[in-house]
Amino acid sequence: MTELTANGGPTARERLLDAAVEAFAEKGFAATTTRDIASRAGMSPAAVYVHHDSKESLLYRVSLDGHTHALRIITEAAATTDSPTERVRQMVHDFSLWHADHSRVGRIVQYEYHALTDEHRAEIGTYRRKIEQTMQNALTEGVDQGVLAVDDIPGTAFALLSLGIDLVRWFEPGGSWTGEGLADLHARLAVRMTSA
Amino acid sequence: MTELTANGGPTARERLLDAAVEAFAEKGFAATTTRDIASRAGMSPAAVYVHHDSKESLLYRVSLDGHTHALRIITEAAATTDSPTERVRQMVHDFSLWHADHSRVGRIVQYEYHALTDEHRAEIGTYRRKIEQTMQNALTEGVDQGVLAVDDIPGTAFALLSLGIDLVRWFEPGGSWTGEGLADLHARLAVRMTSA
DNA sequence: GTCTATAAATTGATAGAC
DNA sequence: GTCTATCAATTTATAGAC
Repeated sequence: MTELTANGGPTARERLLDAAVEAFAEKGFAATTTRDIASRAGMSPAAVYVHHDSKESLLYRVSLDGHTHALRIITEAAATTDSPTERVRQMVHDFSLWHADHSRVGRIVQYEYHALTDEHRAEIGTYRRKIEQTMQNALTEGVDQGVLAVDDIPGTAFALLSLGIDLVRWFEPGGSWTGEGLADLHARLAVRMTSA
Repeated sequence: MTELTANGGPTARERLLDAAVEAFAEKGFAATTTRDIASRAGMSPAAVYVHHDSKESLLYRVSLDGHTHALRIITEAAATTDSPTERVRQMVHDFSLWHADHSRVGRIVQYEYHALTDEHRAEIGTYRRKIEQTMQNALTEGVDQGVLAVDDIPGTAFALLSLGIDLVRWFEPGGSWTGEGLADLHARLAVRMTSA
């Protein structure tokens, strides 16, 4: 999304990544052919391999960018306030909103984890654990200050993240739900789930 | 699971279905080969087609059985009590427990929906809507009686179901979580999310 | 950096012997 | 109802011309 050609349009490498996101989200990684990706990018099948090493390396790049972005969203949300209640509200809100606003990338991030190579899966796994740890830390601080009541911190952290993650399974932009509406709902539910 | 041979063991058809569950849950539908399924069932590649029409018909059978089972679980949970609060607690508990106890089937049910044929997907979709409607009905009755406080009933119903559904993404039997522990946690969170 | 052409392997499914 | 053998199509990836 950052590279630009002289005429201001996306590079061929970027167009292929965007096409891969479309295809992987729509049909899944294994059911997507490199021909499909090339065709969506308006190129021949061979052009894929000029810009990317393999089909899996396209998945790795999409997955890495997605995890990096999601981690940044939740980390920044955690830093917006000193109030643990408001912090949890903001984290759940922004995490759910990101998944709604990036539901195609989110679907790839969440559902194609197993399709990565062992090495790539191990690397991506560190991002997942950081996201989980960030949520657990917010709950722990709230409990320590006495403003949150959470008896199972890891389990509740998983549950709060599940609200955002699971929406990529069914959310479609332009449907009867807006990302903001869902994010607000999840944020309110999160406060009820955790406040003392 | 119900057919038996003269010696009491599962039929070849059943063994192939069990093998398909294993393989689809582990690698995904598209990445699973019919050779893999046959091999897990201890049979030749051709034997698959003596007992099943196609790879997709195996997925349809697994998906139909899974959805039927999940709908029965949540319907029976809804009928165990007249108290709306206890009803929601029981529904969330049993729905999450079923997903933990059947996490492989649950993964197929939830993640391979798009791999079904159009006709099969339409049929399975009716089960999904019944599950969602059952949860919405429980919330509506509790709000009408004044014992639950839920301002977005469809959204909250989705969120309650998400707790169970999303655990199939990461839950593994024998890990640090038990199904009962998760189900209890989700049930308690559900009460906090909905009680007046 | 793009293309056409194709290699090399794998796939879902079938034929036909036993 | 099981097998071996195989078909026909499709797949990822590469070779080589422009």
